[in-house]
Amino acid sequence: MDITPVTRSAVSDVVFGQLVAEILSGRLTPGDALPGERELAERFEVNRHAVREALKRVQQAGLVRISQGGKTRVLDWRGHAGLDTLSQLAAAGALTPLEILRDISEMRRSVAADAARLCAERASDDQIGIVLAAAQAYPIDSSAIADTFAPDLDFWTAVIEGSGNIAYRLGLNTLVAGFTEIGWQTVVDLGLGEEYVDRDAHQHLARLIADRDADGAQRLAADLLGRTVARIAAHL
Amino acid sequence: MDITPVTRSAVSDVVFGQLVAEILSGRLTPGDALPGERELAERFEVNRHAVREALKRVQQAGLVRISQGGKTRVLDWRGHAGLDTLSQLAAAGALTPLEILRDISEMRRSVAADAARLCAERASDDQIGIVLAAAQAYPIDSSAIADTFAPDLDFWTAVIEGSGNIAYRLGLNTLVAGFTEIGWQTVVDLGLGEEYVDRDAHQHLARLIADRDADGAQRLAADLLGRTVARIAAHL
DNA sequence: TCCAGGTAACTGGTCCAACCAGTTGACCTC
DNA sequence: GAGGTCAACTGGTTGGACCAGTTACCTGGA
Repeated sequence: MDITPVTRSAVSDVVFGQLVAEILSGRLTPGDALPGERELAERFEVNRHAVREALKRVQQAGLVRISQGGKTRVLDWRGHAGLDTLSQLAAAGALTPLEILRDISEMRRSVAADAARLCAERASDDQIGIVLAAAQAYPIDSSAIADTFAPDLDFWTAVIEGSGNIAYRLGLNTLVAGFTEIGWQTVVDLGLGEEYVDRDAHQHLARLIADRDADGAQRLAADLLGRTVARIAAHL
Repeated sequence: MDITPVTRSAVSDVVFGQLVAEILSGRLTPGDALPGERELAERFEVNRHAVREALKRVQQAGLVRISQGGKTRVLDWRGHAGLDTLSQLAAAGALTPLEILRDISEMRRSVAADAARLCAERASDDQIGIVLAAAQAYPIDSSAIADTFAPDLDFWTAVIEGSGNIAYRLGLNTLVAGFTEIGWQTVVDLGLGEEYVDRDAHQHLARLIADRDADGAQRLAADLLGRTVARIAAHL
């Protein structure tokens, strides 16, 4: 049997999720006015406070504009939502998992390639050491693809830390969150795991970075991650 | 005189801002337990609901882990916060505005360059038309640099829309938000406006995209935005 | 007829107070 | 000392009241 920890989600989380889904799915279009908090509370059969907590978060996500006295109106999420909304897009079904997967991998490609370049240019010796160690920790056997996700993430985290770019660091977190939302299983099912088992390529990349070969590191990183992009594109 | 609309910020927003600042500034370190909601409410001199609304948002930002029955603990924001937290970093003073500006412009460079390539490869004719129009709308005179931000944003938004990558689209929103948080004035003061007045380069880029010259578009975009990166780096 | 002004009925914002539901640790028993 | 028990925390949820803006309608005077 496959026992999973019980997840009891808070009421406001459920309300939040439903509101976000309504907006991202297009059932609520920009400019639409949401029902009042009191009515929402009645319809969701929860207390108004829970609705308020949820609405505040929807606002923070950039999906609605709340104004005291006036009605809460839906915003155009393409123009107002932040990258963190990416992981909600899959859940809301606004895009297919494959589309989101492609976009994530494309962004990962350009960001990680640039991070590899920057890492080679300006990482401290300590940071380079971590990159080399992460490359060493890369698994050798290709049998259990799912188990290579963690080492792979460690490796790229080290590279991005070495780049010293905090936007890349935070962006990585967001992309991973979106990736997780889709589920690793989908990735495995699509046979997209090849990149994760190319231990030689990652070790080579680490060596290029350690040698301060910025151009070479960027090229190799772009090539390495580009394979995944191409493989996903083939499925679309 | 310079009249500014009165901004009345909600109580929970203030609490949210203070909590985020405490964490991002490092005054609260990962693993630390926050005071209980009741105590926070007492110290902020607000109702507990306001504290709860704020805490829920801090959790959504990935800065704390809330668990019923247990205490709310601070997370390592470098490893858990999403890109949307970027704009808070400036306000919290965790990094200098110049550092954040550099990181934003670096990310913009690699994302926009890739978007230019993708746009040339797969944008629809309608989308290409919008890019060309946005390039046409680029201002000619270089006197009022601040007025060129909007057309510049329109241009790159068109390019990214043409790329069809939703992650890039949302990422742009987040980067612009971070940029706005720092303030355009800082940018102008640093003399970083040159890129925004290079009308010829943007028109050239639009033409390359329209001609479906993916490599050329990527190169020019990277070069164009790379100038700003270099100019900021010179200040560090 | 038209429009300025007021007003009533909304909207979201804040607060108080109570109770439910998990977690933790001290304490008591065996 | 090992184990179980329970009280005292923690966050989660609810109800209701009231404050504070916005909106639309309605009225009375020009």
